[in-house]
Amino acid sequence: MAIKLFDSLTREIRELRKPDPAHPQDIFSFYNCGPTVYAPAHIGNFRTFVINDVLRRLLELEFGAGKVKHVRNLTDVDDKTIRRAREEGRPLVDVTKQWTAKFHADCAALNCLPPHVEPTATGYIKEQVNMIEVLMEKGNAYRAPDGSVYFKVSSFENYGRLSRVKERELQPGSALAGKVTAADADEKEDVSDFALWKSHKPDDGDNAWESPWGRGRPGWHIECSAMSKAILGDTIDLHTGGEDLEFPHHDNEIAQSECCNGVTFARHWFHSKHLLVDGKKMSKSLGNLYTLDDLVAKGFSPMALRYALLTAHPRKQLNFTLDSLHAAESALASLRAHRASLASSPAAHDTFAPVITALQDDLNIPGALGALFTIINRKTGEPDLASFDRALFVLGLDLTVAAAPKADIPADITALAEKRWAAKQAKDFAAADALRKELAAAGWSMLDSKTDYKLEPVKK
RNA sequence: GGCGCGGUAGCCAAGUGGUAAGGCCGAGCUCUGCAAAAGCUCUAUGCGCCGGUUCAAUUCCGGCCCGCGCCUCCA
Repeated sequence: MAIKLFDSLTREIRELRKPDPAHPQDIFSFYNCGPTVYAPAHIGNFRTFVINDVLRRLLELEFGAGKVKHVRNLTDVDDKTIRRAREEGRPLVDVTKQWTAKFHADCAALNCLPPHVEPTATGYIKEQVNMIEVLMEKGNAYRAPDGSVYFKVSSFENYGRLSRVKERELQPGSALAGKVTAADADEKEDVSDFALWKSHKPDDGDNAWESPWGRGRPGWHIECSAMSKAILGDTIDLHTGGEDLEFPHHDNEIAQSECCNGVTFARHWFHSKHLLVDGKKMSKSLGNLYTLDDLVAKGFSPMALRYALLTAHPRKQLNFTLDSLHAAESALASLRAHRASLASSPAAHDTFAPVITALQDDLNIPGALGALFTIINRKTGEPDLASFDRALFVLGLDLTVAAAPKADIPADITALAEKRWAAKQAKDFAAADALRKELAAAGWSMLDSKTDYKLEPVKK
């Protein structure tokens, strides 16, 4: 079976290239644009990373674990990281290290596999400079009077193919019209040109590197071109990211890389759609921007967030609500119960194969979840723990982690619970019920079993 | 203004030219002092509206209405 995936460039569903078995060194190269590390990532960022994690798991299942190379970069120098460091009066590396660690912790909580290589922009300055030098030599770039270097968009005939930029000329009514004026445009020959190298400005502080064009720092787009080339080669099999990166980031990458290397940059492009919260784009002003920690503080488990992020097709906007997390917790509980019922089953046929089949068909994750529950409900096929686990692994749903992080139970709550348990053992049910109500009023529910009980906070 | 996406049950969400997966919620039942869990059952003559093509359309075509995203450094 081949993996079929929508290609943002050709706008059709195409098969992904398979590594050639005749060449053992041939691997599938997969580059996923990563986060800028200056603040905690929000759940919209994680939608993209969770989707890419499922894709990576599927690729490894299909091609073999050693046949896929997954690269995801960290942008650790740009306007935002520098501004944050300046505001906090800290060295840039302190800020980026802090938020890199947080990003890794969140990814782990969401059960995302670490990429095989996670390069940073500051770790590849030399490669970026080299690339810019080639672009200068070839006439695709020029140095502005202030020492910045710009890519000359008019030098690349195919510029903007990914986003069809030629079909969207700047119109008077465009949101853009007012923006392309002052600061950025004055040094450029053309407003469409973009920075490859930014000359040092006072606000940059110590964050500058030497280059043939003077001290400065790389532009944003060049890092992905340079790191992708250095780690995966001139042509990669798959390049992914969020839909917002299609333009200008990925169109700029294509321009830089193809002008520099003279070959196709990426064989396949895939962009996931954004997440909305309560039907609107997330924004601080609307108060609907969530981080993982925000949701954990409300009593939800990271795995429930992962599940919720997977409930819509990657190429459709996902409307995230707190309700969807409740639904996710319930669905996960049901999967856990099912897994327990399979615990002793022998490995049989690949009962859950339809789950994988759905994923192979343009990464239809909701379809895969539907197939999963359909198989469970119909009890067709033999119980097959190995197959069930394989399906859950590809989706990255780890059922072994606790449903919700254990909350600290206050001593007075424990005392109430003990009292009720004693009353129940003494068959004083009136007292037991009264105590249950007291606990509920305090925000705790008591779950009895034959021999024991558990306390859980009532979900908000 | 340009480019693009979507409107399927209370909520979320797949899907197909031949008659609507699945999850959540809800209801009933079994079990259980109660509650929860677990199990079983039920829950869209209908897929934004209007036309068209067709033996047959939610699925194709056209128009309209509504919502959303992107449009220079935001996944």
